[in-house]
Amino acid sequence: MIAALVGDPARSNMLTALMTGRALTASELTHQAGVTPQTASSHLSKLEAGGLVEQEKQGRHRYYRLSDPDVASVLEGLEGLAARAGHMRVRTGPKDPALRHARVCYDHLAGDLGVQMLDSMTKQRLLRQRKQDIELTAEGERFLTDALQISADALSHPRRPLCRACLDWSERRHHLAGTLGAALLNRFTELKWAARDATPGSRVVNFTRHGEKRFAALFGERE
Amino acid sequence: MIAALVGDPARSNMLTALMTGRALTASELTHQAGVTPQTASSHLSKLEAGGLVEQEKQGRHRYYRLSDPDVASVLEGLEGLAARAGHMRVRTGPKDPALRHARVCYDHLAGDLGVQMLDSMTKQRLLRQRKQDIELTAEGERFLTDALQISADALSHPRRPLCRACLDWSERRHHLAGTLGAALLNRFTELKWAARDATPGSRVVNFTRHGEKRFAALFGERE
DNA sequence: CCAATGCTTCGACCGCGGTCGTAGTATCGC
DNA sequence: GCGATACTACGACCGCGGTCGAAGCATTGG
Repeated sequence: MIAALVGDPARSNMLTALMTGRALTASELTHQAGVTPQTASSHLSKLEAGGLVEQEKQGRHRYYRLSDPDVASVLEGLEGLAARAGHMRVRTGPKDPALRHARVCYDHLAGDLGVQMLDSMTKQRLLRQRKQDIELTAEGERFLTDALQISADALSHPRRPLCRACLDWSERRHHLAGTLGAALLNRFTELKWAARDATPGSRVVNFTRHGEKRFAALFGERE
Repeated sequence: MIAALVGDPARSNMLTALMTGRALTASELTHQAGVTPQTASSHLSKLEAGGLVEQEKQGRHRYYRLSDPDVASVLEGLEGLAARAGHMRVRTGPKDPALRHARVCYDHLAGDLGVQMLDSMTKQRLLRQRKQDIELTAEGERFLTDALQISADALSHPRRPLCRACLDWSERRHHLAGTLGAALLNRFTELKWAARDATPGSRVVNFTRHGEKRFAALFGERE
């Protein structure tokens, strides 16, 4: 009984929060639902069992997203029906300052620019992205050598993949992790395009004006 | 919370039964839901309050239908989601013999031919049908006089409307009632196009071969 | 290695809502 | 008018499922 899953207020709140298309952690969904973590966990496993959401482990976090655009459209339809009957719902706003723009995620670039980079590389066919797995194309290897003097051979690691899709905290979309992701951020700092913020616990990455320009030249949005 | 309405098994069964687009009586929906009439009545009023179904009184029956094609499509979508998760549902079959073809409803024609007649008359702009209300057009008045020697003036009645939409039991769509509906059936019998079945309690109306042909000439399906 | 964080599992509580029995209203057939 | 049928209204029961506390497991960071 799928509708019963959506029918519960707590679960409905969670699903509504996920309607943005972003992935949210269990904690955030807990907050959205206004219940304790135990209760939220129960709800989330039910939603997952019902095929409405999917889970992605990320360290000690668990990110949830709607498992399908179709799910979103059905939920949209239900909200439409509710609208005529006189009900309504609210939306939650955004969050933080400008570390959404660029920051480190472990050792690689995250934030707006991180997501933008992965998107651009995929669009330029430097990477081939199949669901969770990402692989470097021959074209991509050439690009790395020519534009950034990065040798793909040197990036092989016994226990760590070359490329990996990593869920972005602020954008709630994937950015590039793995040894390649780390190498890219490292190269950016070497080239003085960017540097980690000086303040102690900060994850912010500050791009220089020159760096931002060069980055845009390689990974900027094209139409 | 619309989804909660759909979430209950009894209500879900009712809604599924209504997915055919036909209107069903409270009793039939009761049977579909597998609960007592009291329970079913409660469910139906909730569904109506939620704007999912509409009610139409018909003598001592109450016919329910989905209030909107949109409702049907949302339900369809929910069933689609359920299908992937491994669930499924069944369908109920048709019902009776050939009195679905033509029978009396009080004093007017019902069944397949009754519905067909109203459809055809509306399509020919002899009637103007606005939701529940039906009115005879000038063109319709002419048609009645010319083709069937029926004078619309003679049909006015102090307490009964000339035209009325009546919900068809077998087709679950409207057919034509009111003094006009009665006059038409009466004229058909006068013309020996049709006659009520001889067997005592029967509601069947038997059309002669000739009558069926003439009827089709006036109200047959055109593309 | 230890403490902290993020999340899940288990178990118990409890209230909402579905259920039905009884009773009441409306309509039809006679 | 009468009884029968179709349905609704009220009230009480009770079980399912949402809820949270306590405890457990996994991961991170030091």
